[in-house]
Amino acid sequence: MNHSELIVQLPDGSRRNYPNGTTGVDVARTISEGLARQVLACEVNGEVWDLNRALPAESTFRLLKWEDQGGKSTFWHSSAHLLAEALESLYPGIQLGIGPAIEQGFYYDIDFGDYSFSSDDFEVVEKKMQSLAATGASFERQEISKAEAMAYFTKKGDPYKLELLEGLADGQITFYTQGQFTDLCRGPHIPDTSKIKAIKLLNIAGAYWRGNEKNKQLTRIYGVSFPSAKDLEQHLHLLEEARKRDHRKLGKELELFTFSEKVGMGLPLWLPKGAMVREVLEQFLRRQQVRAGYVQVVTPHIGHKELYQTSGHWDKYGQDSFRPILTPHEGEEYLLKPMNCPHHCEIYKAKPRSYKDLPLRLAEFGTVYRYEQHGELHGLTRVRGFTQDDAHLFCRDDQVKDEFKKVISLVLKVFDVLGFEKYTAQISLRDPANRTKYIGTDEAWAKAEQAIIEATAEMGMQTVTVPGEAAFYGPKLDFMVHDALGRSWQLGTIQVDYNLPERFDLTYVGADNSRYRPVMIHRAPFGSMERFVALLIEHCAGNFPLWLAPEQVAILPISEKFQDFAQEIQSMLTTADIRSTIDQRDEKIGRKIRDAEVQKIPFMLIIGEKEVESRTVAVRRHGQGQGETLGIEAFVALLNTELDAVR
RNA sequence: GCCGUUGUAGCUCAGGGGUAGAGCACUUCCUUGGUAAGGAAGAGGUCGUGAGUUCAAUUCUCAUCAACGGCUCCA
Repeated sequence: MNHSELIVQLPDGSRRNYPNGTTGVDVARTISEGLARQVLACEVNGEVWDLNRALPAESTFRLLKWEDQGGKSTFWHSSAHLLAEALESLYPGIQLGIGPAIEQGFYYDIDFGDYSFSSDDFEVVEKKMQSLAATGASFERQEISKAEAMAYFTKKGDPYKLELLEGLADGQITFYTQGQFTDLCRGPHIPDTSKIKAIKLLNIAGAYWRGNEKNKQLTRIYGVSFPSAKDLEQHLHLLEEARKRDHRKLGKELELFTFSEKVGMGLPLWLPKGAMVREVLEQFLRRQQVRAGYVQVVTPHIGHKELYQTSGHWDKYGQDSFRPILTPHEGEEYLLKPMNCPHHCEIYKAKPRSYKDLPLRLAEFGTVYRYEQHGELHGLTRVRGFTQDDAHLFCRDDQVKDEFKKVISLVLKVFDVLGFEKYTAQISLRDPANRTKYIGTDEAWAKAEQAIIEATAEMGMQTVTVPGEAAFYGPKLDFMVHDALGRSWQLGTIQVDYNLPERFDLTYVGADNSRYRPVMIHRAPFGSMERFVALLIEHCAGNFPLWLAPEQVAILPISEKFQDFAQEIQSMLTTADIRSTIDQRDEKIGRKIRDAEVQKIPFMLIIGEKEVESRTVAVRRHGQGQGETLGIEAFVALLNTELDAVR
């Protein structure tokens, strides 16, 4: 190889030689001018680079456009710098925190000092950003020594940047400058600001500096930007569509659940239709669990404080729980149960257990109450009273992995039937830097973590591992799902626990007649009925599949003359375990159909003179317009075919 | 808990220092209508709650409660 040349390998495998000093955009230009105009960044040996940075001697190379995740995030990161530049020119003296790209846009954390920045200020900032973008200032990368960097921000008076600098090693510090604005930044950035054509600031929030609530709270400004106004329009349209799926909105419209200030915040009231959905889900899971060898138990809503002292929950969460309930005369302390497991441990202890009894799988739809900070409450996804589809599997050491795998299968089955195709399986481990947060021995933790890692590997699952997310008594496998607005929630969870059996002194008698300690697996495929229903509503946009729909069939007589036949049909449907309502209102058929459509009822049966005469029903499926006319038996058979799939 | 926004009829929302309005829903009447909103009349609110300023507060101030967007937390 000539010393004045460098080699890049393109994604198609071809290798090209270029003169030294060639940049990413130069490479793009040799492919096509149009491409060079579109491209936002490049990937060099797996790292995202600036387009105007000289390439290394040898690299695998890929151009990143808007369609590439790396391109988008570079674009948004640069937009964050543009936001900072605009803010600095409009509000001199502000101090800057950090400003990264996020999944759907970017933000910048700002210390505005005494000024209270509000969304009223968005317009002027957006305008400023647009005019700055139009200047087409290029993003200039500059490697700088730590001392120089410190001097710069000391002079500028930005304590946050100085704090960030302290954590960085000399020799790895870079500045980026566009126009009048210079920021400490690792990069990369798009070539220049002119590519940012459409900008929208979305909302504003408080955010603790470095995510620590002991630190000062900065003002976080969220925004999105796009290479064209059309893209922005489309994005805003999608956001609008997502808001229509919001379970809080649909819950109200479809009369599924409500809240009452008088009952208390975070305490959902299930209306008849919502309760029906929940009920059907419970029946479904119960059936699955019976097949999988679970037995059902029932435990009370309160338990003696000592129970939770034994389990460790009182020490860990006692201060952040509802206060104990006192008996009137004796002053004994009872807690609203925040967990079912201690109760289930006592059921285990109700009699001596043999190794032949294990695994023992105790299941309960157990309602628990937890004090959640009021700023945390959120529709049905974060509440203070909720029902877990809980079960605790007590098993021998040698059964743990197998049981764990069976639970995974159950969870996957549930997700499959309910259509949750997109989920993340997250292995939540102990935070090695903060062991005081947890109870139990290192050996127990190691065994538990090992069991989860092996079980998921043997199932061939794609997982992500997140240290620090474990429960205080054990590691977990969590199934995370996104809501309509892109927020991630935990649904199913499976946890291996060597600690509670120890604390409750659970034992079983082995084949050798000596005593052994069982292992517990906590698991909840739905997680909580509340959260699961919430995500389910958003997932299907309120269009429940037939088996879950609270009202499966709307019987719509064309006039009151056909009431009798309507009732006859309804009683036949009821006999066949199909849920139906008759719209008896003094309204025209068009109106009845519209209302049934809006209520997202899967089937409508229109009955008039023709149907009465031939003893048939005119079937109309939700969202599909006029359908065929069937005999009643044929209609019931049609429904049953569909319902059998989940029976 | 923290930062910001919001709070008017069952729902969605308009209004604004002189004690309130629309559409939908609801009730009654007319209409008996064939595949996404038939017509008319009526009823419904101490403008989240408490205090302050004012001759006068739903409107302005403060506090408080709740909801919303985030942050922190999440057994």
